[in-house]
Amino acid sequence: MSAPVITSTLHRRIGDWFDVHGRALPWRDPECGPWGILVSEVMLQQTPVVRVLPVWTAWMERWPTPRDLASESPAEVIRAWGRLGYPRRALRLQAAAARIAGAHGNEVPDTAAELLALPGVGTYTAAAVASFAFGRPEVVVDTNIRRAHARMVSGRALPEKSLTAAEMALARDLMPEDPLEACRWNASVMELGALVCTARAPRCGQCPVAEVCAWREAGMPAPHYTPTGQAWAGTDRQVRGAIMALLRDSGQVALREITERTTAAGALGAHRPDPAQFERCVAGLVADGLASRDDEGPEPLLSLPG
DNA sequence: AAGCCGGGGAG
DNA sequence: CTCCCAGGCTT
Repeated sequence: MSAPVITSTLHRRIGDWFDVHGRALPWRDPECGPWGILVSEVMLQQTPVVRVLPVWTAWMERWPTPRDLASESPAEVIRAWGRLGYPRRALRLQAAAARIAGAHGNEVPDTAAELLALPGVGTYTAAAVASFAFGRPEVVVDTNIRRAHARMVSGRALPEKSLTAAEMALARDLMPEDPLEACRWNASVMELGALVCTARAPRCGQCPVAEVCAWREAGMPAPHYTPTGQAWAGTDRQVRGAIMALLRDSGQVALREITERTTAAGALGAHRPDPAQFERCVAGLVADGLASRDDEGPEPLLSLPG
């Protein structure tokens, strides 16, 4: 599958490009420890770099070690997560911090297998932290790398809809043998996908491997399928997000006022959820630990947990 | 394998 | 307006 001559060319060209054009992100700073890298990877799950940057900086200043985060109240953690989205990630990160503080002596574990056992850490994040924080030659495959591989090697516009065993095998074949080079390769291809080999309008004029790109060689054929985007307007995700925005802002709201206040805030656009949807979303948020319901007082209240 | 889970900026 | 972003978890 992999021709050694070709892969070494890719390694050299993309690696050299990265040394010049790679962004100086704070979690790439040599002084950023494993904890900062883990925090960044969780925040970056489905969230663009530019939005993570300010939240990560404040987060690390406030909770410089796992134990610091573990001892914080969930309400503060959720507030600090802000508008990054998927706030369950914040709770999982805190749960991971608690396990690190308790079972790992407050030190982020240095193997992919141990990392994978942490809440909120899947295949990608475990490999990324092991590689970027500890120099382990794990096969890192994210959406950027998948797209870059699909184009420059497989000659397709997009990777498969979901990560396949063939993609993982290809990624493994493309890895440099030297561990240090393998880690640099992981970061380089990811950055290439983020800055040059982008989903929408790839900047092939700036690409260090445009001359050997299989996709360009094939005439840049269109995707072999049409991506189906996730619905948003009117979904539970939108309603849940509107309720969480309300809780972050006010800390506590009367259940009776949620409909009016989310609507008034304009968070739902033209959507007018029925009472059943609000009830379902509130119950879901409580079940997820993102909100707590108090039925003790004169009227039911919803608040941030703990 | 498929569905669920936020939010916002770019095109 | 649609699309996409350093995915993970549940069923």
